[in-house]
Amino acid sequence: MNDTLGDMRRSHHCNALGAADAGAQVVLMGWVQRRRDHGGVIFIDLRDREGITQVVFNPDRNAAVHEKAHAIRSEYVIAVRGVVEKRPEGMTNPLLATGEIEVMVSELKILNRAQTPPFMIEDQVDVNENTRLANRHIDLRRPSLQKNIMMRHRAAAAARRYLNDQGFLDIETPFLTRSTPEGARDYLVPSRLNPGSFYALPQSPQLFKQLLMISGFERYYQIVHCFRDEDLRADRQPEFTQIDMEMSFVGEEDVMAEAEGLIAAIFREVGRIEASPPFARMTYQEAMDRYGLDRPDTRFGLELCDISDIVAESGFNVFSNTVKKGGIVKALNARGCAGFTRKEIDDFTDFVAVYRAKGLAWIRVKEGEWQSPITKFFSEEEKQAMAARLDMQPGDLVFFGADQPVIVNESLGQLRNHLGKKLGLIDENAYAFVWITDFPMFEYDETEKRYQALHHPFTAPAEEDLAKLASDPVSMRSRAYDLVLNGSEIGGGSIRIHQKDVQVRVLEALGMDRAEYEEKFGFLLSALDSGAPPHGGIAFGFDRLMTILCNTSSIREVIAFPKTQKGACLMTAAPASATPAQLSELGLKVRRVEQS
RNA sequence: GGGGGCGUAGCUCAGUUUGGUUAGAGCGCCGGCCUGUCACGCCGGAGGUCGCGAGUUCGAGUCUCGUCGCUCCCGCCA
Repeated sequence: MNDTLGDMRRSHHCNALGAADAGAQVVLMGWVQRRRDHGGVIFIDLRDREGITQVVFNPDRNAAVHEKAHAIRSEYVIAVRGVVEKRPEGMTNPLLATGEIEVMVSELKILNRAQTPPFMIEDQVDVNENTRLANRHIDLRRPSLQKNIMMRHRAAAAARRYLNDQGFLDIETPFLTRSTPEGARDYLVPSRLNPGSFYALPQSPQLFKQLLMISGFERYYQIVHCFRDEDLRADRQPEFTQIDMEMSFVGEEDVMAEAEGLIAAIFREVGRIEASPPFARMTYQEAMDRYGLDRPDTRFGLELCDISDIVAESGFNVFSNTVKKGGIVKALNARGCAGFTRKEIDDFTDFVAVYRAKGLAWIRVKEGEWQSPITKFFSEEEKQAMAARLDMQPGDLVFFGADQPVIVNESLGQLRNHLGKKLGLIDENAYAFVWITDFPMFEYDETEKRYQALHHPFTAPAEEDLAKLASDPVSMRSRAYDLVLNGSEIGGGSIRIHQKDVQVRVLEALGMDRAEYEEKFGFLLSALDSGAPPHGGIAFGFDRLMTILCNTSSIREVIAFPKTQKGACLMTAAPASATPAQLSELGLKVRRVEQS
């Protein structure tokens, strides 16, 4: 039963044959998608990665082979030799690329049997993700996943081709490296040869690619795995892939131009849509002002509007007190939404509460009057100013957020995206790119009572802001840039610090003393002092980019073997406990093991 | 660390609100019949630790508590 290939070798894939091939002797190999046994003639839909071809076993044409075909079941792996025949009149299948023909089988080899699959190899059945991930090798046979994974390959190939042509060198960097402070939690790997010491898996090859610039390679790239031990999301995996690049003797414009060329090359390859650089630009400040988020979805309007100045002295204490305490009041005019029910508005209040907004004020604009619990608190003057600035027309529904800027911007920005979807304002076929520039260099961390780098500590400050390092770090801008596509951050980078003294001053601003930065970044500082060229780069989240290009909602649909939200691999049951012998070799002791 | 959703046949789900006979359906699977189907058709059949564990009760898929897993989100992710 378990035939070997013998002298059979595949002549065509299962989507290759058409009417023009009629009469040809062919050999096809693949998996049995479906068997239709009519008692006499047996039809089999044979599937390989390229498509499906119907093969036919006819007792009148070859009784022995027809007999053998009775044993075939779903997902058996078979090889067939036969003649391509045009299907009889009226028997063609227009839904199949190969629907004009079929292969009349003269020789059958059953290469392997298969258990009945736990779910059907079809796109339309939606299966529990548990079951899918536990049987990922079967899940991956489904056409949609095959398509995603193959598109991912083509995108990666296009990226490599483009970067190779632009003079970038593909250079590998280590996975077993050193834990760096700041940023995400590291995955640690114990060192057997140095008990008690640990490697860290890289969050990104950041410092290595800078060192490669200092070494004189001038242009580097790598499609590389990165690791971050943080909680997962629909768009976040513990290990993920970056298209990472770095260039010497460049400024922002040079990196952004190469990045645009790269993205355009990828889009051209996957044939999705033309991405035509140069992409739009927006400063961080403008993005926050107009959209509330540093990753604005610019496919639709519905922009936020600051009205703090109008309501600063108003009788509505929620607004005026917020402004007095340094907060802001922003509004969002949902055009024509006055018809929303009280229940719907309450749902929006719940929606923004998730982002720590304490409430959501609103005004329904009716002909000649405002319907709202807060209207009575405003003076005529204030109302007129609001109406003018927000262009309030009858039929509009205006939402207000009042709180500290981070909360107002985040909650109203998310509400804006939510409304954009709910109201159908988003053109699903549009690809809206925008560069976000002029990020702040630092932000103040209230819990840790110190400054933190918004991007990372190796990002160069804007040269004209360097003087503020000691006096007013929060007002400094950095030379960082993010590329945003349809409201999703797909890449980010910066011009790096290439002078030791500047790097030292930045590390000091982050609260490190000399002993600490020498211990943690001594190698970098020494390298910067050895003839470091001005350099900068960018990294793209390849999985996220593919999620958008494949038009799917989960990053797991573009990764062959993804992990669950708790970082488990349901196929291999990783992570798993280590044996006492392994632990002992590593000099480790597990403090407590629960469960059984 | 926190909040929401889900877990019943191989798969998708109904049944849970209001506890009560032997837990159902579709698909799939197995067997039989069938020579032109392509979601083939017809007939018959098998298949269940209702995620797991306690508790309440004469009686639990259904109520209570705990727990595990998957998922979405907040925090986190320079």
